[in-house]
Amino acid sequence: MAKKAAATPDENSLIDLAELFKIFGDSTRVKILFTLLQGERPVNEIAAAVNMTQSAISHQLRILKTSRLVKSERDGKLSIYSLADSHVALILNQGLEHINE
Amino acid sequence: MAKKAAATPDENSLIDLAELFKIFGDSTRVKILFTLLQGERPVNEIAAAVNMTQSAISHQLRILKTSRLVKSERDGKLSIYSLADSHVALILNQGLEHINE
DNA sequence: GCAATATATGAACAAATGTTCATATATTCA
DNA sequence: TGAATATATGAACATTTGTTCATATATTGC
Repeated sequence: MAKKAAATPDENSLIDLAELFKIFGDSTRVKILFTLLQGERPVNEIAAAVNMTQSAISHQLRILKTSRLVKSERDGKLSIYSLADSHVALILNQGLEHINE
Repeated sequence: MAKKAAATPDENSLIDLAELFKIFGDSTRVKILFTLLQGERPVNEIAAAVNMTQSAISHQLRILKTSRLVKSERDGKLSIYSLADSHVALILNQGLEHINE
């Protein structure tokens, strides 16, 4: 038996859950995530795609990385960022379905 | 053909999406939503379940209602709140799965 | 109408948040 | 080593956000 209907999670889980959604609750971060949904990218390309300064993007990438939604890898002068796992895409798409109803 | 892989949504959709997640990004609101997941409730019961003041809960319920995540119905002195649709539960559960990995 | 109960709302306040600007760090290549 | 490029980070600032407190509104039953 897997996939039981969720009982009410304990308080700490709910706080963690809110914390997770808070990360998705900023348009710059959402734009970054959708950019990475198309494949890994260095910081400067992400900044160009999102049309924001390198500094602003770096700050947000750090937040996304701390939350384990993205990961990064050095390649010479570049830091290549990518989505940490497939859950991220699922969450984004679930949200989109709600928007487009 | 349904369920195509998502192309990159336009900027406004991404802003709306972030706006949606922002609503989920507060532990009081998440607690309210999980309370309502168990069934409709009047404000005072929600406040008791979440252990916050009536005023704080009323304010948050207004935000949730404006975002169409909950709806309400008058029943005498009571305002009975309930989840607006099943998407809400899906989004919450998707988030929980990410937490519990 | 009046008291009692339930809910809604406005103003004020503290705390959290996101961007900017300046600058530090890292890496490559000549 | 020094210049050029890419990224990271700290401080400051304005804005947003969530709660509290006081009070307004709504509903019921006497």
